[in-house]
Amino acid sequence: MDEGWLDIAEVAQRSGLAPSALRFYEKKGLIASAGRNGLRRTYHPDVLDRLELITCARDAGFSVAEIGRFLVARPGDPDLRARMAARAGGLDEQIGRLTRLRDSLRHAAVCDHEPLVECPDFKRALGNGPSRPWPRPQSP
Amino acid sequence: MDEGWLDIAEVAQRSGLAPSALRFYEKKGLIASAGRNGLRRTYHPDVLDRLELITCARDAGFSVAEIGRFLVARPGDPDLRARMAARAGGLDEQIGRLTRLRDSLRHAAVCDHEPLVECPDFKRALGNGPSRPWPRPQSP
DNA sequence: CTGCGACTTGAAGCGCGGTTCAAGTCAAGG
DNA sequence: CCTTGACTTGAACCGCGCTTCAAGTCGCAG
Repeated sequence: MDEGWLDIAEVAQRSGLAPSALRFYEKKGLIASAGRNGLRRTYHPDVLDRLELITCARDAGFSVAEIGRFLVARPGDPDLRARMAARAGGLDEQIGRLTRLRDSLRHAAVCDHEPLVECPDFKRALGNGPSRPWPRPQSP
Repeated sequence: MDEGWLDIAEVAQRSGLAPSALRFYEKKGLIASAGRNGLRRTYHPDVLDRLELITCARDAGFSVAEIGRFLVARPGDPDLRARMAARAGGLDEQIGRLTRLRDSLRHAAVCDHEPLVECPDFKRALGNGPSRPWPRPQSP
């Protein structure tokens, strides 16, 4: 009847994730299958958006467990909100560092300094961030 | 005589890394101790800069092995240069995604939508990037 | 000389994020 | 009905990035 459902192979292909990863995320509560056709998982197309979000967050360094917590977030959870805000701040710093690293790397790719890592331009680009030696996030 | 050398504990403290991590990096060729005082490693202060670079690259998602390759880079290695340039491009995309994620997260921290992840503002912020569904880097 | 304690080593262990495997189940096609 | 083959499961396994451990070695204070 309804042709709107996706099976796991299709979700895998469209999301770029392995089927095993999808089952893994399901077990961890990050996604849910809409139902079953026999034994087979059946997905609502919206799961693709969710997977995109998940992948994005993973790339940003969030753990699967933490993403799980965010995904069930409801407005009345001040703790979670605080953590989100903190994370946003952390992302800000990370973006800054990545930007500097990118610039250094771009330079390195065309620089002729002997050991590349000793190039002053390269080092300067890395060093010009927050003057403190970084508040390392460590384990959340 | 020379007071310029640091011992492992001092490097650990100043860099924010565990001594075990420093030995690990040394084993992997990312850093070198300047010499020994008896059995004990003795570090040149420059190692701190290098560690900062290493930490930065790690945060950016580079593997220890890859950082090792970059650290011994010499100008006459076109393959490596190409990889560096490619990585710089990858970082660019990552920076974009992180920026969007940060904005979404900031919004989420003050948004009143019922399941927070369903907030249209939140989703819009995430979705407005490159229209393609992302070229996933996979394993380098 | 005798602790003491901070270092040394290699090997083993751990948590994370999946992947792979063996064995089983189901739906559809012939 | 019987095969095929894509799915299902739980459990085992993997690579990475360290950390921890056991056992040993050194420098220095007393």
